[in-house]
Amino acid sequence: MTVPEKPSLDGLEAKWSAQWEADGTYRFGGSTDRSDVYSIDTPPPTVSGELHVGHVFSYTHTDTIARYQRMRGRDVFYPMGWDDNGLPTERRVQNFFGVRCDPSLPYDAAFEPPEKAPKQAIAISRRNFVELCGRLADDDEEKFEELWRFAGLSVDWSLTYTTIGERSQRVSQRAFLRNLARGEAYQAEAPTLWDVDFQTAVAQAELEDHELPGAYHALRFHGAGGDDVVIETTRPELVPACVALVAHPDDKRYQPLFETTVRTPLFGVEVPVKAHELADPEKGSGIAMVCTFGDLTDVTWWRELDLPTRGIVGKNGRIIADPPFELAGDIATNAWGAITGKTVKQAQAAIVEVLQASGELVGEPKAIVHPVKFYEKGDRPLEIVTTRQWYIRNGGRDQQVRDALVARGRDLQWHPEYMRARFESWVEGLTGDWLVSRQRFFGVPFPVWYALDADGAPSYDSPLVPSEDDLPIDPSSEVPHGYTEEQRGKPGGFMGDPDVMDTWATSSLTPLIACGWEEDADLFARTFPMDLRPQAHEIIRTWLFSTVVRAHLESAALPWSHAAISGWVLDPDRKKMSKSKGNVVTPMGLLEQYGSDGVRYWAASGRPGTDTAFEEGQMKVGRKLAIKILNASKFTLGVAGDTMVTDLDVSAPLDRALLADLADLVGEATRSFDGYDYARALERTERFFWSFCDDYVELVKQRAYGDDAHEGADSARAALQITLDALLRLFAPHLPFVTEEVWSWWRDGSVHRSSWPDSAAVRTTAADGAALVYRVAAEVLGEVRKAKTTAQVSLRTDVERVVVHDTAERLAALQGALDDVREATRAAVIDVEESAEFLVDVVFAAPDPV
RNA sequence: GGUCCGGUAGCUCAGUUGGCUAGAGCGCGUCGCUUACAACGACGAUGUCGGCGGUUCGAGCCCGUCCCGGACCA
Repeated sequence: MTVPEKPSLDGLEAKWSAQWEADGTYRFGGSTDRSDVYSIDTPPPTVSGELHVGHVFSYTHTDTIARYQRMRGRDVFYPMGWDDNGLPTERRVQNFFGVRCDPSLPYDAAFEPPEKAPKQAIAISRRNFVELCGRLADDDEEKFEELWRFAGLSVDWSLTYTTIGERSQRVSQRAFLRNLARGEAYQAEAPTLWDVDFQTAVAQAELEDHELPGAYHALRFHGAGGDDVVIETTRPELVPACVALVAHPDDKRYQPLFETTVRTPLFGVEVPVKAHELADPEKGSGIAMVCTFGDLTDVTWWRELDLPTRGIVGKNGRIIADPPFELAGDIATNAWGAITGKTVKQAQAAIVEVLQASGELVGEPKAIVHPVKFYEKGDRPLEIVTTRQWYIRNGGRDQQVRDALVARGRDLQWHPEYMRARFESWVEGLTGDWLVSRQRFFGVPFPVWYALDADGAPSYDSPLVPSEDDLPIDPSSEVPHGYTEEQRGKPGGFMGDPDVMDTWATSSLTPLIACGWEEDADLFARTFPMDLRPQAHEIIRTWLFSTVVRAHLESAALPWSHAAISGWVLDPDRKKMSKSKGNVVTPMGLLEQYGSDGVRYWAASGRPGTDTAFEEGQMKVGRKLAIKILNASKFTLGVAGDTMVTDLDVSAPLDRALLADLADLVGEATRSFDGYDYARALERTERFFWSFCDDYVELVKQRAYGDDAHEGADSARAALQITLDALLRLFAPHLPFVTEEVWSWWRDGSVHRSSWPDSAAVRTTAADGAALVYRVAAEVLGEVRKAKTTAQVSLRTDVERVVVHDTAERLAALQGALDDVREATRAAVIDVEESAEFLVDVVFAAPDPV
């Protein structure tokens, strides 16, 4: 046994993380039986930029669970992934290297970016671009790993994967090809939500509503009989895209107009008046114009009423050059001239002027605030344009699939339970299938080509697919079977699919990527379906849902049995801490200042699913707790000298009482962890520990020092060591560094490979121990301390006599600890008197006559 | 608009089958260097448990309703 003279927290992170790596403490073993394994589907953090304290918060939660399960004897499969796939990395690479991706270019194996990013971006092939993305991501991944090791995550670093890595690409493409073969993936040319800045399609899951100011413009449409119909719209610039007017079938005002036609203002295009339930008689004038496409309701009307398409907004967000109809007359020609080539916003201002001049704008526009759909990463409202895209069936157009997915969600064990509601409301609100293609570069390509006919037109209906053995493939640089590179883009030849997959199309496969699907059958059998998906609540609709969809389609199973949902870290203004809000705190400084254990203490105090305030005070408390563990351990181990006494009998009633309490604590901590409530386990353990230090240690100190006069010394030493041993194990998931440090003073191996304490075993050691002995003794000690403090004397002051008034039952309990109480209070005599009320009289010795 | 979560001391939060006088830490005040701990310890003050109504011998906890904050979905 080696107890340092002056124990310290300094340097524990570096010391123990290196030791754990050297010893392979957290290596996944290789158990043969699935039930011996506990496998975790870690969220791969985005590696563009920096980790912030919110990451440390939620990853600590998972780590406490991993450590608990390991101590329960499970072989923990705990990989880390890096999410380097997608837009954030793409943007960084463009700026960092001064390049831009042009997928039409061929791969150049010899390409090296210049030392300094040039002003004029260099166009490079997609494969070259992706290689650069990988290079940049590698640097971040190194830094991230260092931080995670410092923070004490018990990850098995030999299992690390990246979402753009070859394995992820292979899994993504293989899973896609299987979806395609089963008819779960399909292509369609359809109205699509479109970000005009990123110039890519966007899925429902990536939408955000923003409240924006707008205005209702009352526009005059012209009936055949010379009667005008006034509609109200927030998008007057879409008048040339108008294909119909629509009112509610029960609306008496407009019933006479149904199935007649009216002419649009300015352009004089004849459009029908239709009836549809979705038209709201209360809104505006009760009749709306249907445009292709102003919003998602337009899409519904267009589809259900079988209306023509007159799109006018281009993919760049500007009004296209050629109108989708014949311009009849000067007014129409001038009106078109006023808007063509302009952004939607500029076009609106222009057309309003023209409408005012023509007298077809009625009155002044009425300002309103309304929700507008945005891409979550975008800066301008989404437009809806018609494009060809890939979709995966997710129940959005199939009630049966939706029901099946809701049922999967019911089988999943949610922590906390109420998070399930978010999953269900999302599934039930789906409006269409999952759009998985993106018109971007840094992502996993769709592994398909299209044959070109004699006119050079692609046959989208029968894509050419590679063999699974050839995956991953890049259709822009590789050639389909039976073709040569010379035939690329030529009539009678072929073309590669230019799109990449949505980043969630890869992330939804993390269980398959991590567990070695189709590549390591043995590993897969031992780890999948996984035990735990830990993640934050705002990505239930994306990551969690899409993973459930893929597993449902591919494996007809849930991907994991438990989902543990973390809350957010809130800044002092109670706003979510996030990169985009610019209120993030980077963690390394905190880990150094308060120790990783201190920061972990704060994190682990945040209950599952609950948003938690960023509070350095709690980290300070955590640091103090860790220091207290060092000091209390030093005492506990110090009083016994070099003797290990945990096997000795615990005989004194007070010592047995402590162990009885300890048995309760172990039971409660175990139940809490089994329910994924790491915070409750910590809180109970901490409460016990402080009472142990303040009361128990003070009560038995003199006896434990073991002068000849104290027969119970061995009993006290044994109780102290048994309790310390259990406390180190109970704290180990939360405070891995300080517990390992103390463990190393007197134990072999790692506390993190030791077994979780067993409540029943502690109870057996406690024998007839009654917790009441400990409780009454501590209360009497507290009363005497209070008397000394009130008298403003040192706690060391001798006391002539203490009289304890209490009930017979409690006095009987006190008897078991009377000598300890007398010594701890420094009382010459303790007398007891039976009484209904608990009361302690303290008689100080008369001051010495000077 | 629908759903979910929360409202307990100045601050951050515990309080799990309803049960003694509602707790902890921080902060504040007073005292104390005692051989585990002064980067510490001891003690103290501080509450209409969001409002109102109900069930009950008894409600912070259960029921109803309203108010406030946040989130998710539409």
